[in-house]
Amino acid sequence: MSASDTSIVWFRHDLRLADHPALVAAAKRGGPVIPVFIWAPEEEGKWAAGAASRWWLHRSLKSLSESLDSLGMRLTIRRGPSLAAIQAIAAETGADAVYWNRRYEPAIVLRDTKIKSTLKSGGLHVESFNGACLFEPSIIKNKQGKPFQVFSAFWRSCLSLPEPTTPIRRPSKLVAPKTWPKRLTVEALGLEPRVDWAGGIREAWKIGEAAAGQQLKRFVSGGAAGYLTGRDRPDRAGTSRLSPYLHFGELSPRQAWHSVRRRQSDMPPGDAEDSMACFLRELGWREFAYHLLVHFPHTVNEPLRDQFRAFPWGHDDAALAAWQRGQTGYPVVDAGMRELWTTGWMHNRVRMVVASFLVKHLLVDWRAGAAWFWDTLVDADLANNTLGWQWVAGCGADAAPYFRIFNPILQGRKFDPGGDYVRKWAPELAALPTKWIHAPWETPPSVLETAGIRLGRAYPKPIVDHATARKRALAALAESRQG
DNA sequence: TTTTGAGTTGTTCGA
DNA sequence: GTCGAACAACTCAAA
Repeated sequence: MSASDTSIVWFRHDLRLADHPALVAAAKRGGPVIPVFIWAPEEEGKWAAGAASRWWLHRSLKSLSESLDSLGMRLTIRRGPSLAAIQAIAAETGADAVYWNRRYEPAIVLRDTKIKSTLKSGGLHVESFNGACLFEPSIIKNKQGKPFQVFSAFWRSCLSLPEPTTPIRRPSKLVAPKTWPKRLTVEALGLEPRVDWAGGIREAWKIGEAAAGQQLKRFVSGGAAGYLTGRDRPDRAGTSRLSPYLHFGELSPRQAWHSVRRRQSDMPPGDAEDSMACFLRELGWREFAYHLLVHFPHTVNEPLRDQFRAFPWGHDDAALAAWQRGQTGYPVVDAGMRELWTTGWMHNRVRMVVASFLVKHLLVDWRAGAAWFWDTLVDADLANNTLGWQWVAGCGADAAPYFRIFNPILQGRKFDPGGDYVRKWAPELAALPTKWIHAPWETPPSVLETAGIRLGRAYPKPIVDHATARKRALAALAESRQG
């Protein structure tokens, strides 16, 4: 060990102090700790944080910074390139060790590998940790030693391993250096939009580690018991709403896992206990997404199934724009797209419906949808986004069979039976009786008149006919198989 | 190596 | 209105 024993902790997608292996490792050395964040979007390539993510990141950094301040510490914020920034901070502070928790996005893995070897050959001690997954993605293999491509088998294999370790507490003591290195303010990174479009997001979310913990607590003591069926209802608050916290690492999956497990063990067998298992399985899907991202990194841009490379995706810009703005004429689809635009989030059930509509009814390339989600979701996560879109499009791992095409009318009636979700996000339809709320174009003229709605004016007519679009999608698949 | 069973979230059609 | 089968064929995972 060198004379300095000062450590740099490089914060990335782990903007928390509890259950933070890298921070704990640095604290354990007993010497000064320099917490660092580096803004380097150019190193993320095409998948640099979108507008909604940057908005969230701004607040998350403020929150982390305040938490560190209250411990007598400082968050040292710099701009990239990351390697140069770390080298500079090490030189300024005399730090001899650098710790971080791993990320798994392909561009980041390449970058971090290079940074690690360069720092090591410069004489620094460098160590990385798993702070983002329940099971390290690279260790899960099938009996042939290959990565799984089917969820059930993957998850069975994970569950046969020792249970994820319990979360570690935040370090009780962190030592500050004698002098702090120069740093930028969060504001200087320019993450916030120049025009304030984020009012709806601001109202919908509280940001930071404390808020993440409160949301977890609220979910575990409340909605989790009804998760099995409640999670499918966009008109109710039945989902966990933990996704953005998990993405930015304000919450670790281990914290969520053990919090739910503790509650589950208190319960008699039955619906509530099944609901807990159902939620844990959803955490499993997140694990599967990271597993696929690590083993099939090309899938962020290309279909996993080769035969889909030839699929005749259309490039209908008008249709894409109508979808993005929530003007397709299908109420559930439009409600979802507007919820997304307003709050930076969309209910999971509705994500499937809108994605299926874009890819199958409109035949637009799934990558256009993935890009829109990437820019507008506060929980945009490369692993989850890639898996989700390829699943819907039918070109990914364990994908929905292509002939499985969501019917937006039936989905609406089934999962938003009272029409409350539609009325909330498409208020121009609010006066429609529930019977017609999911298919306004079928509404008798007299009913439309009473409700004061003129189709094609106040609310658009459907941009495609469901039955026609469905047949077209099936035909496109058949054709691409022959060709 | 070959075989066998299985595979998140649906829809439509005909009885 | 309800029910079961068909929808296509393929690939994965394990025996």
